[in-house]
Amino acid sequence: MPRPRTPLLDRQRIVDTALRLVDEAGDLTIPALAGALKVSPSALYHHVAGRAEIVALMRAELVRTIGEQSMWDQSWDAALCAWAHAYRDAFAEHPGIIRLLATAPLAESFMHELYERAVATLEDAGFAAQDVMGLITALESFVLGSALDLVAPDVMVDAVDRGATPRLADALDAVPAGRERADRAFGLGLTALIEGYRALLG
Amino acid sequence: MPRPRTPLLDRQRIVDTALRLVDEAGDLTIPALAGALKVSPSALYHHVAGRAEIVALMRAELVRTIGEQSMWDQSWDAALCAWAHAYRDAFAEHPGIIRLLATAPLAESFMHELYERAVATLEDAGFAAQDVMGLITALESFVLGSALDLVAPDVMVDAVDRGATPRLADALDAVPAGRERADRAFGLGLTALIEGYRALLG
DNA sequence: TGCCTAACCGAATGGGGTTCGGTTACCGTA
DNA sequence: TACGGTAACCGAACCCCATTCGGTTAGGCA
Repeated sequence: MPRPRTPLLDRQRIVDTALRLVDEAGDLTIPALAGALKVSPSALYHHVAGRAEIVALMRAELVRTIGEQSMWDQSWDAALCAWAHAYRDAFAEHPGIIRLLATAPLAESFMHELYERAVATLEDAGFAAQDVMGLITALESFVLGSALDLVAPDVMVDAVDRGATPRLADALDAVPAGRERADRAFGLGLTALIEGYRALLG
Repeated sequence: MPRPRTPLLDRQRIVDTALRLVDEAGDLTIPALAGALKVSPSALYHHVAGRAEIVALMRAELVRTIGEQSMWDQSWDAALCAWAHAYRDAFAEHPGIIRLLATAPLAESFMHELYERAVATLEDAGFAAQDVMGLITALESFVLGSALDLVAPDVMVDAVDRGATPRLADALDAVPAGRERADRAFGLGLTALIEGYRALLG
């Protein structure tokens, strides 16, 4: 096969298709991606360095969607809350991607601008300078952990031994199923975390 | 080769070697595991169903080490703090395993006893029944996210553009390197989270 | 004694990521 | 206009991994 008259691939099309594929199939393989693009697997290597770079591009694409600058134009606690929600919502829209990104570092150059905003907001709010990065990291850890929780299968209520662990069984009865369960836990933890941050100020 | 006079393998030896291998090599492959056990890869399948079961056994082994019951014989906040630390310490001792376990569910039958204790402790402390599982889940999410942060590479201070993001650069100057950085962020977040839980009581 | 099962090996299968050589189209330059 | 270099594709090949299967022998039980 010759070189096509008009290129079949470009980085953007690769990333878009990869995201769609992960959403549908739950994972990312080069043969499947090439198939979805109607292209031979080896053709991809003319546009990206390898699978790892595709994943990196997907992360960049995801981060780009939460780069709303205006969210920092409010009180520090509202800003942090909005950031965390936007962060996790981006994951929630592409559940399959979480496991791909969890094992790779999140901190990359396109995050720096975001961090700059966060650092400024927290320092201006009066947090100790040596704590600020820690506060941001802790919040990110919570968000990432919550994203993983989002794709974790529910604890089956009927899988617990009601005789051996009665209080757990009762507690699980009060828990909604699916997405609602994870959302509630996330909201609860985020509220608590920010409340705890607030206590550090005074 | 015939059947050996004394068996070369058993599940415990497989798990122990797998843990050691992950600590050393950072990942787990069947050929490497078989090699470390001086055995053919196919021999493993007489003792475990496959790679997934080996990972599950590793998780069980890890959880077994944090099953200290006595930690719940104290105030709810001290208990939660001790649990979170024990949980994360277990990961910290085997950093390579985190990415293996992050993508698989943590909630399994051997966790039920632990959850029972946690539920009872929080309910007895006065937390609303419908919140208790959410509080536990949020704490677990934070711990898992912090464990992932533990193996994430440091943000390189010299990788940030001091002109474009000056406050981020300054903030990073105040951050220690390596394990100390992750420990500080974890401690900060855990303290804040529990402080936030405390606020829910009153 | 005889047989079934257990525990190993070696070879083979299938799939995934990646590389390489070959083919043809585009493009800049003489 | 002619030509050479580069770009974009394909197909085949390679290596690694997880898993399966048939073969070989030792242990244990009737």
